Amino acid sequence: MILSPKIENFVLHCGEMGSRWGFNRTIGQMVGLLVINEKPLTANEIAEALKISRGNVSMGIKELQSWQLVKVHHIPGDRKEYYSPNGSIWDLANKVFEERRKREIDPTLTLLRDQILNNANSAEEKYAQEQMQSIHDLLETVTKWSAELQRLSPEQLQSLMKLGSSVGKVIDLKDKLLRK
Amino acid sequence: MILSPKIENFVLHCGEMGSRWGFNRTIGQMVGLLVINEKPLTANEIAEALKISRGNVSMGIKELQSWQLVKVHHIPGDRKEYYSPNGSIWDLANKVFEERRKREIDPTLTLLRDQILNNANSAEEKYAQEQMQSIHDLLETVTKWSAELQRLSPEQLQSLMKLGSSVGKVIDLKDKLLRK
DNA sequence: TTGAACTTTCAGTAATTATTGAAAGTTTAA
DNA sequence: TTAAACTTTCAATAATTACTGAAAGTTCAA
Repeated sequence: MILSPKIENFVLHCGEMGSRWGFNRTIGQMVGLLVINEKPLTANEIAEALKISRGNVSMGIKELQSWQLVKVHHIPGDRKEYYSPNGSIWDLANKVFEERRKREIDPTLTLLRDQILNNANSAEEKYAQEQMQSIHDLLETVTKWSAELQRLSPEQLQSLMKLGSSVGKVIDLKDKLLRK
Repeated sequence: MILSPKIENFVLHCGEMGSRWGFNRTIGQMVGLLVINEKPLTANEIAEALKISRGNVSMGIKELQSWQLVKVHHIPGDRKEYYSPNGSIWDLANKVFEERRKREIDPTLTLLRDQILNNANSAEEKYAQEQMQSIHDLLETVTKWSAELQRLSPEQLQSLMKLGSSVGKVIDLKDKLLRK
């Protein structure tokens, strides 16, 4: 499997971005490769295209499955596994977003809930407690909000995002209504 | 400078989360330490509290300044620099969010804009082109939306987030109004 | 059951990233 | 100016993370 320069360019870029998106270079490349190819690919094709070992592909696929980003196909009479992205670009982005929330926010929320239950026994600890409470409240708001967004249909979400600057007006309006 | 167990616990947790938030363990600890302490700290105090070298603190501070997360104070008659968080918890979260958007989305958006201008010269490339267009559109929507959110006051943002499940209704309402 | 065709695992190693600490740089008071 | 009190830099090294490839595991047709 050989990549056209244009496609290779994109795949390499995904590799460079990989670690920023939450995985590593190779896994970034794998996502790029799967997304850019219409046909599902075998592990050997991936290894060949990215010039990495077969074992590395296996580990990468495992990781991507833990993010729910790939799905496996089987072709009758063929023992190989064929991999493709698990859903549309939109779905993938959503899954990455959700998984990252779990990894980046949930553990801290858990810790803070525990810490806040303890009493402060010095002025220092009192301030610390307050700060932890603020962080807790922020993270909880974000978590709830993110759950709400997940519940919206892609169309509603697009619609909300495209509200653009008028979103401020909508909020002000809602506030005014509530205040009555 | 010695940390109480409760505070140490929090600081160590920040360290563990550091790399998930976009920096490394030490820098995560530094943020935790600065946030949890009411008084601004000197580089030496930070080094002592976290048991790391003075040079490492210097580099960490530099990195945190590039994220705009710390500010420097001076006390008359004292040559040392005192560091504290650059704003409220809310402000810090915002800055991290914004900086990550710059690092995680902007470079890809730039690449995709370029790639989309080229013509596809095979069926494969045509599909690739379409996928790149989808990713581009998604990232552009997210970028614009994030810019809108940045423009809101913290109060408005809180208000929007607390809209919760009713946000769906607001959107539907807005869609209906527009359709007329 | 065998063995061919595949996948996974994991110990060893390579590559990358973070840290130290000594030296160089900067600032200010005298 | 000097030197004390600080900060920054960076080469060497430590720590972490990723990758390879051989061996073990799995599945299935015959």
